[in-house]
Amino acid sequence: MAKIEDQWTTLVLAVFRANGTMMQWGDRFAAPFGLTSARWQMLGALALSDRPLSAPRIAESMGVTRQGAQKQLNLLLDEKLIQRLPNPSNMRSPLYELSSTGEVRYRAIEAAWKMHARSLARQVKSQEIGIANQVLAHLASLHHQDLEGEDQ
Amino acid sequence: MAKIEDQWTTLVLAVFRANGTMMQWGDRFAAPFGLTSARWQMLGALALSDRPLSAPRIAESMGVTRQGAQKQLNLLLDEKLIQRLPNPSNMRSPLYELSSTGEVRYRAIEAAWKMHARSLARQVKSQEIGIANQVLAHLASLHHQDLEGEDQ
DNA sequence: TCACTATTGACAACCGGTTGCCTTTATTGG
DNA sequence: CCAATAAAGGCAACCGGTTGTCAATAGTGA
Repeated sequence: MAKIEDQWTTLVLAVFRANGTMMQWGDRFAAPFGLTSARWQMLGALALSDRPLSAPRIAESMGVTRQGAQKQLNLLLDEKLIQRLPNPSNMRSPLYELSSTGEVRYRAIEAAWKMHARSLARQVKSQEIGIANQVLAHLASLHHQDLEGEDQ
Repeated sequence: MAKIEDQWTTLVLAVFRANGTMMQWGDRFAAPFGLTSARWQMLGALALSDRPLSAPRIAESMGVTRQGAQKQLNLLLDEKLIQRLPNPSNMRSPLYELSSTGEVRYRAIEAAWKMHARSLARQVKSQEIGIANQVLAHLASLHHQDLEGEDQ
């Protein structure tokens, strides 16, 4: 890997490829639980929050658009995996939380994932994952800044 | 970051987020060149190959499905950025290469990207990018194996 | 040679995300 | 208090990818 800028090119392509692979893998992993990658991720966002969230808040925390998050939320509602709560501070914008079915479902897939993650952990040094995390966060934040400046 | 398996969870989420950010950023970056992230990437695959490739080969090299690659190829053909060549070894499956317009277009965006990448290079240690690349490649390859075993 | 299988392209449906537009409700400043 | 603005939901169109199916061509092994 001669030129430094080529390393970045490689990194971006690696991100694209890893994303594709993980989505595909995630869909298969989640299928036995009646979930897809996207729904799993959305349940995770709700499960990890300490309190119910409104759709725009969830979108923000996941780094997707309001409409994108809403789409999944509506689907998860249809499947009774999440439920609405009245929002005391905004009548029009309900809060969302896992239903009891959703909690059971999420805990099951979470347990399975943790087992898998532990087996991954044996194959790559913890320190290196940490560095990869830092670099990716840096990559996203550098380019996210660019976007903020332009839009709206 | 206490548990080792949580690091992997973070990494996967970081990949998803970086992917979203980079696609969005790439679309804006490529727009002045009359390209999108996807078309840019596809032109790149052709430009970097030492010889014309058939659609299934391109798909393979990019890690997407045959149909997905074909879709973009057909669009790039419509825009006259690439051209077909008869494939001596398979009558039904033409080879694709950049047209002269496509070459000019690609060289222009490539030059702009390299400038950007050099400015990124000043912000993260080369060694760390290398580690991130390794980890991501490892992540993708571990899960890609899983997929291979199952499908077809 | 000829049947069987693999490869390929075309087409359509779907998935998850985006953008854009419109309407409704909250919020805020004068 | 009320007008202007911001926040939120709903809807539709699109983008880039997937899967699945079909028909046609290549490649193959008996």
